[in-house]
Amino acid sequence: MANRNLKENKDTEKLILDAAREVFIRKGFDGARMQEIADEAGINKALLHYYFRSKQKLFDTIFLEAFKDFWPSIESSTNNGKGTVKDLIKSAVDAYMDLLLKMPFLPSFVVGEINRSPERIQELLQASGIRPDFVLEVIKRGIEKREVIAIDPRDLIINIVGLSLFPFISRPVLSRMFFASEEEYMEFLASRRNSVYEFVCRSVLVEYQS
Amino acid sequence: MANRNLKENKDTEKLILDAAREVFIRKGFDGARMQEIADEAGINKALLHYYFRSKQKLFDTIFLEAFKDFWPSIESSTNNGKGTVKDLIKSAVDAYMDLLLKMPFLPSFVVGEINRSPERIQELLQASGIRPDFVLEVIKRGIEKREVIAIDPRDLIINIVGLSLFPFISRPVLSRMFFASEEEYMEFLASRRNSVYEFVCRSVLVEYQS
DNA sequence: GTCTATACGGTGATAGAC
DNA sequence: GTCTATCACCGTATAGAC
Repeated sequence: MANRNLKENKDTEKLILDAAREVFIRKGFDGARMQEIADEAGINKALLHYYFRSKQKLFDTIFLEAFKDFWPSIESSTNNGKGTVKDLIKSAVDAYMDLLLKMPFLPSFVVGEINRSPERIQELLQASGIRPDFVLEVIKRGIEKREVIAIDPRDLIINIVGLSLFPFISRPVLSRMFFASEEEYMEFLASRRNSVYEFVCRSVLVEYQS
Repeated sequence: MANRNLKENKDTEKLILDAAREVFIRKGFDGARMQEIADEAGINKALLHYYFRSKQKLFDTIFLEAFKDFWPSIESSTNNGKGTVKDLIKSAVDAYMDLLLKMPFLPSFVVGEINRSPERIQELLQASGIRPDFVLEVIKRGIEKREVIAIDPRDLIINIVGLSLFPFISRPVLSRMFFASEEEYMEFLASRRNSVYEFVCRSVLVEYQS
């Protein structure tokens, strides 16, 4: 029956994508094995090639999806450019924390693969539809309104993102260096939702009282 | 002649290590090919296995060396625990900038490989002899002396390191997103030697005038 | 120490039955 | 759509001559 085939079709495709995401994110493109993805999905290698022509195509699908997640919906919180920078900082840090506490390995994956083939960035940025202009605009206005000190808006954005992502990217090292257990480190990461926010506000907001 | 053999020996080993460093850092363990390392060194594959038993052993040598670089000699600048936190911030940022402007791909390499085999962190930290205690101590004293606001010393360290490393780790993306050319981005990176320093000082030093 | 030649296992991809 | 069987290739590692 056509209906059943369609349903099976979608189920299998989702099975494959879930498995591929898991394996690619953990091992990277070079380290991932089609066999392992097939096992994880509970099917066989041949079927992978039936749905996606090659390892590369399958990987591209996963990677674009992961890349899009990387610029969380901060824009919406900018209130069409009318919001304050203080709000922007809060919602950016929150957005990253929400994302990363759920998918802690996402940043190392994206960063690692991008460094292995930087040529593709151009098309990736285009395909992902990421546009930093809104955020830059909000910051510029904040500076004009004397809400924020004079600072290169790009510095501010990069600092916010960096402070949010870095502890996840370097998790294995930092965890071992400064903490007794993984659980303790997870608590620490969660606490940074506030501490990063305050750290940035103290540095760039003209008037800020914690 | 024994002397000549010895000399050749050291030269070849260095040739191999230089080539391996180059290839491993760019491609990672999984992406690197022994053939490519041999070509880069101007020798053949068999000789690689003669000097280092396996790809893994060769990699381990390179990786430990890279890992050690990751905790630059900040300790020395702490003046045996008598220096100020302000000085600590400055020398930490400077140390990372000096290192990274010379070896921009080091952080992505270390971070990527660590995430692929986190089990080895323990021995790596031990073998590298990295000890964050000194730095933590300096910060604690800074807080007691009211030079620094009340802050988790681990947060402060991680923030300093993160702000220094992140723009290098995410270089391909950030470069494309915010800058017109690689050269422009390099200038931006260099300028962060000051802007990161000031960003941190404004946030955590009790009295700070730029 | 350095080379050429080769063994050996694994990996992406396809053919073809059901 | 899904499977089994198989191919063609590549990459690490070793053997053995010089």
